[in-house]
Amino acid sequence: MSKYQKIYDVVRQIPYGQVATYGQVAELAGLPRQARLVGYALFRSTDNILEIPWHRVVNAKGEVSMSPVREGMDYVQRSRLEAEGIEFRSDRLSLNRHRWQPDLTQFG
DNA sequence: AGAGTGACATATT
DNA sequence: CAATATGCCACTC
Repeated sequence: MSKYQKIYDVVRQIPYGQVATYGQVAELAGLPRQARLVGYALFRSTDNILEIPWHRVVNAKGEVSMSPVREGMDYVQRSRLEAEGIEFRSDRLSLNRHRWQPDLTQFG
């Protein structure tokens, strides 16, 4: 049982072609205002990483968060999103069109 | 133990 | 719109 299981559980539910923000995931995981923790959890994720659609998590501006520590995974993330039919315009996607609207009854 | 850091968010200027 | 400030908290020296 990983410490960040709740975060992974939320990310796992983001549907194909849709995205969630770090803050949104934190909120749904019961960790309000801890967006940074979500980024850290995905960065540190280990075995289950293959089952987790980590590429569907973007920042509040609708951008892929770039960082050298990702060792190119940020570019992979953008490719994966484009492969799901999401268009980027000046390094940004439309949250209005693609943001995941979860069924809140299954959360808190 | 305490300072620095980071796949972030929000408010302010 | 961009830059800055502040809040946040696990983790690493």
